[in-house]
Amino acid sequence: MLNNDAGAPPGTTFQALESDDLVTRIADQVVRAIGDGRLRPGAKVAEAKLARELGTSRAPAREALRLLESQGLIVSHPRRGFFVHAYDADELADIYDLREALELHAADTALARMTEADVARLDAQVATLHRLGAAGMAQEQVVEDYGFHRMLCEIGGNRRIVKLFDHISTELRAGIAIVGRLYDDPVTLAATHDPLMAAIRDRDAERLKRELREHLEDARIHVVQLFRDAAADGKD
Amino acid sequence: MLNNDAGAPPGTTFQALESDDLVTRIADQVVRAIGDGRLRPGAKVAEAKLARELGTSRAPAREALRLLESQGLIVSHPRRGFFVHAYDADELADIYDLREALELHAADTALARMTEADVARLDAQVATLHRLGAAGMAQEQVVEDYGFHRMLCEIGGNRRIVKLFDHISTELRAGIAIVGRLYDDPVTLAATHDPLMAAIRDRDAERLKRELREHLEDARIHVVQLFRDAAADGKD
DNA sequence: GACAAATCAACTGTCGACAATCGGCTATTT
DNA sequence: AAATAGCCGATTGTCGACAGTTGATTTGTC
Repeated sequence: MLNNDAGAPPGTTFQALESDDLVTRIADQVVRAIGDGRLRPGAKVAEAKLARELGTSRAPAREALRLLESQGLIVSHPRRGFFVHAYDADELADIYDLREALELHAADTALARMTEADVARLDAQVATLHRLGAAGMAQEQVVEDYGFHRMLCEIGGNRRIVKLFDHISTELRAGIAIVGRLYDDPVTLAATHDPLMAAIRDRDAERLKRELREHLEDARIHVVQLFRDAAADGKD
Repeated sequence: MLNNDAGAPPGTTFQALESDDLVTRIADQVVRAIGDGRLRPGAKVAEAKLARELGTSRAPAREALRLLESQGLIVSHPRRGFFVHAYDADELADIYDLREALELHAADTALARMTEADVARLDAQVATLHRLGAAGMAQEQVVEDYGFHRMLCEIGGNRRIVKLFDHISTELRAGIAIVGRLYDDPVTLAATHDPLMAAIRDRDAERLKRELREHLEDARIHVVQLFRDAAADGKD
């Protein structure tokens, strides 16, 4: 999940199997703890304690926290320590807004570069969404949902945008993990991708951008609303 | 230059003057060394050596390098060490493409939210560009050029985008520092901002976006070309 | 009983040390 | 002479330790 820079580099057959790295493993532990709620937003994550519990020294623990800080999941106050980033609704809205800018741009470029094979891949991915939706596998569907949007960015061909998309989706997933389930109805979620595919098949850039904007705007409003509700609940 | 998260927090008058932090100071040193060419792209930056030269221990040196890695200026190969990121032309093109997506989106939002005071600030900034251009102060002009574009992002109101813009401009400045001066003629550079201001004053979003796209596209082509030339020179 | 000062445990920032690993050099082999 | 194998210095990853802070608790005062 971390540092998934790219697939196999072009021209090579194998991908280097990197990092049984302590830092990465510690970071993953923390990410998991945040994801499943053991670490609540705003909670302090003391490097000494973390290192003690994991049986390592403080150096790699500290580095792992710094890594997560650079990914936005952790914030640090100098001489105070590290804390789980407590996203607020405004911030999530900002991130969605950013994502919209990215993805609309990527989609625009993508449509011009898209091969039939790409269309088929996207089609298959949407089919997967429907299948998971029908099976009620909401968790898995969320992953594949991001997969679809990531594909769009990939086809756009700008690696920096893909990297940023990965960054953002990590944050969004973390933010969403806090409020719990995203959509009540996975079948509906799957269906929202159909108009996108239609526009792609017709190679209609304007329509794709319009649909995509709507698609993301809905998601944004939905998440922000859920988040405000959750905040209101928590406040009492 | 590093970690300039935001201006003064809302509701406060002063901004905490943070971090006589060792890590930050080391990072700044490295940034400067990269900026003025003492550290060439691809050069190895050994943490032990860095620490020795700066008279600190390895821990903060290592953290500083990790920080710069998260900002893209440094890349690390596990068990191999840290190296100055050697940008290639494609990568710079990708970054410019990303910047275009960001800035067009921010500008669009900005125009809707813009007050007269904002317009005046932007106007003043362009005037500064002209002044510096006329004085032939190219270095300072580049800084203020980024300042203008940052203002646009700020007015757009999405903090995440501003943060990302800062991130990107750090990288671009580093990339550009490698090829040397960006524009031969600072007067011309200043002038390229006039059509943007005209569109802003007329509150014409479509025109602003069109002009801005052209403005950035020119810069992108210019930089990428310069960069390819520099690479061709260096290769012999 | 409430507020302010002193105390204290825990934590962070920084340091030097040690073992494992890497890249380059030398010696050996064909 | 070219290529390979083994060795060596240098560097990284990790560790435990120490001093200075921080926030919380306790103590003392009005």
